[in-house]
Formats: sequence, structure tokens, C-alpha cells
Amino acid sequence: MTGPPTSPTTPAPTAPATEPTAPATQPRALRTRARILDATISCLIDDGYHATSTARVQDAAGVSRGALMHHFPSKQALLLEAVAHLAARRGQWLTARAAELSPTADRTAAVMGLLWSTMTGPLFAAATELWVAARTDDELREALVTSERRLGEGARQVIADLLGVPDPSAPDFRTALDLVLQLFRGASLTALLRDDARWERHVVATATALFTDTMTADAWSATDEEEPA
Amino acid sequence: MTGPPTSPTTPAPTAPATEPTAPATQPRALRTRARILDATISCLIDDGYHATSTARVQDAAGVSRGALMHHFPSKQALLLEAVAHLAARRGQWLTARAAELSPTADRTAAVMGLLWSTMTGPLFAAATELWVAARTDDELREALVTSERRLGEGARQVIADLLGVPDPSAPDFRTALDLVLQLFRGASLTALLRDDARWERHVVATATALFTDTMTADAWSATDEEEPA
DNA sequence: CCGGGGAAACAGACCGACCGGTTTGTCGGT
DNA sequence: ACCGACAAACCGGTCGGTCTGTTTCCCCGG
Repeated sequence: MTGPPTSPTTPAPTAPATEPTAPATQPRALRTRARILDATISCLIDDGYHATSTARVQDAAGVSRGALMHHFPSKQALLLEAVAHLAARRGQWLTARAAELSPTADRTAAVMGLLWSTMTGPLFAAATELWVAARTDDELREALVTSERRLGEGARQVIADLLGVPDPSAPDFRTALDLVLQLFRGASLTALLRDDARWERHVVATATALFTDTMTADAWSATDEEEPA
Repeated sequence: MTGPPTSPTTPAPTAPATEPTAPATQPRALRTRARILDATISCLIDDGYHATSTARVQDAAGVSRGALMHHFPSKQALLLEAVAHLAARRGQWLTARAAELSPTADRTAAVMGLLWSTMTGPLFAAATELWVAARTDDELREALVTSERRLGEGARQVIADLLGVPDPSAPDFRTALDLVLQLFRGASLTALLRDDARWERHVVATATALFTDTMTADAWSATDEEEPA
């Protein structure tokens, strides 16, 4: 999952204690893990964090209790891995959609629409569940911060490629993208409660205009009094 | 509730509307309700939705199990009333802060700062917990929608008064406020995980500039084709 | 003014269900 | 035979909710 093509044997360097003296990974066991993690995500999507119990996950994954506890010694461990798994899935989703993005004339609008669709989909809902739960869970928060940062960097790279921005770390680009992301995040929360397609289109249009304006002339970032560290 | 001195024997059959700021001479024993609801809110703040159990609430409120179940026959009923109670508390908070707002020269910036502080405070965290939980709870969602709409209207009125806007329902004002609100909502979620005061100040500054620009020249709302319903 | 009756307000034991986690057992590949 | 992958019974604890008993307060006849 997380390892692009560097080390096929060790999937996640962030979890060192999972396997001591890691043997040759069996394909069957790994598939079970993925099924469990996917089941966890869909359980988050369907039932929310508060109703995501290990029993439900094991039922959704179609595995026994022993199998679940074999791969994930505790619920916390399951959730922590689910965080990384979800980030990976979201990254796959974004790159896949980015690849099949129609070569429209208005590239920015299309990208904004893509970005919005990523933040209204079920995967983002699961991420939001974890996000809010992380407020009162230190371990979860830490895991989420690292995962989200890596995903954000990857997404920024993808977006920059899509828009033809040469440097994804350019301050104005980062500022503009961050602005749109924050706006979309808030709007996605609002969209959870009210289902208004018209309003959503308006948000996307606003974000598009905002993005271009911020990119061309960084007027708002200049109004601030301090400089970025 | 709604009828203060009409029928002293029956205070609330189903209690559709929680009492707002109860002045003196109110059913004494019914003060317990407020304590329980406040305890529910602080439990949401401290432990999150998933860990907000009736036992914890009763412990935080300092009441017995019987007292809790007497006032709120089920956990769902407790949460539904907590939604309205929280909205009332947030409204009180906003108006109180608005009243003591220093008469700064830059009114807009001050209001934006106030708005941001409302969305980073503990009450808003509790609201976010309920908000996300409402995604997978129809009853909760419905209660939250009505409460939030009423609160939003009240807040809009307060903001309009603060800024000297004659008509709180003016389309450009509503659009500008909505934009800032969505931005703040997303940023507040982000602020849950990362604690960066500098970035937060930047967000507020951006929102201020955005608000004034949208108010003076509704460039972005004009790019859209429809009007808000 | 009083004092007893009765319902509301409150207290807390108690229940079945389910939680997360441990333990024990089975199976298949090597 | 052996070991990891998996299955399932089982454990203590906590959940939300019901139950019965006690206190408090208010109404009302005297």
C-alpha cells in the first residue's frame, strides 16, 4: 500500500512492532488484512466512528474474531492502520481520477471539481469520522497527522501536474490550494446535512475563482503581517 | 415552558422546546435538566461523541441514574435535546461576545476574529461532534438542521448589526458570510489537528479580505448562474 | 394557618446485551 | 512434527434501559 515501488517486502515502516523477523509475506494473509481494513473503512462510512466496533468489522469482512485479533491485536491498532490504509485508498482514488480527467479547456475548473468530488465521496466521510475522533484520541491524532500530511503532499503534486504548475512548493500555489481545501472542507461538512446541488456548484465556482485570483495576485497573503517560516 | 404562568402543574408534556435563558422564579426542580444538558455538552467536549455515555453524563451532572432517565427517557432523547441546548448556549455566547466587542476602527476584522473564536471554542467542538455523528443518525441530523438554521439566522442578524448592514438577508451579505463561514468551518477542523497560531491568524486575515471583497464587488457570486434559495 | 395526601423528582439496585480482549482449539501447508 | 492462519468459546466490564424505593414539593380540605 504505502510503499510505492521501493521495498515490496516491508509494507509500512511506521509500524515496526507488527512483525518481528518478518518472514516472506504470504499472499493469503495479506489479502485478509486488506479485507479487514477495507471493511473497517466501509464500517466507518456506513455506521460512523461511534458504531464501528470490532464485531461489526469482523462481520463486514467476513472473518472470525480470532482472525481479526490475529492481524490487529487491539481495536486501536486496527484503527491506526485503517488511517494509513484510508490515506492510501484516497491517494489511489485521486490519482486514478486525475489520470482519466478529460482534457477540458478550463483546466482549473475541472481540477476544482475533481477536488470537490474527492471531499464529498464516502472515503472522505470516513476520513472525517477519524478526524473528529482524533480530537479526543492522541494516538489517532498523531497517526492522522502524518498520514494526512503525506497524502496532502502527494495530492499537491498531482494537482500541480494537472495544472501545469512547475513547482508544487511555490508559496502562492500552496496558499491558493490551502484556501480552496479549507473552503471545501467546511463546505463538505455543511453538505453532510443539507443536500443542495445548486449550492454545491456555487461553492465549486467560488473556489475556482478564488483559486485563480489567489494564484495570479497573492493579495490576501500579502495583507498578513508575518512572513511564512 | 412556553407558557410561563399558565399551567404550573404540567411543565412540559413532551418538551418540544427547551427553555431559553431562564430568569428567576422558574420551576426550581427543572434546573436539573439544564445541569444534565450542560453536562452532556461538556462530555461531548471532553470525551467526544463516541465516549459520551449516559453513565458519564450522569456522573458529570452529579445526578443519579433515575434522575437522568426521569428527565430523558432515552439517550437519543437526551442527545436531541442537547442539540437544541447547545445551539442556545452558542447563541448566548455569540451575543455576549458581540456586546462586549471593543469599538475598534476596523469593524470587519474584529467581527471576523469574533467569528473565528466562536468556531474554535469548545462549544463549537461539541457541535462538530454532533454534526459528524448526525451523518449516520437521521433523527439527530433533523434536529441539528433545524437548530443550526435557527442559530445561523440569529448569528447573521447579530453580525449584520455589528457591521451596520441594514438588511441581513441581502444576497451579497449572505453570500459573503456563507463563504467565510465555510472557510472557517474547514479551517477549524484543520486546527483540531495542527496547532499553528500563525496559520490561524493568516486564515482570519484571508477571511477578512475575502469578506470585504465579496461585499463590495460580488464578482464570484456573479459568475454563478443561480441565486440561493 | 396547618398538615396530610399524592404526584412529581430523585436515588440506586438491577437486567440483558454487547463491548474489546484473552484463551483454547482446528486446519493446512511445509 | 511443527507453525502460522484462522475459528470460536469465553471473560470481565460497560453499555443503555427498567425497576422499585425514597424524598421533596405542592395542592387542598379543614
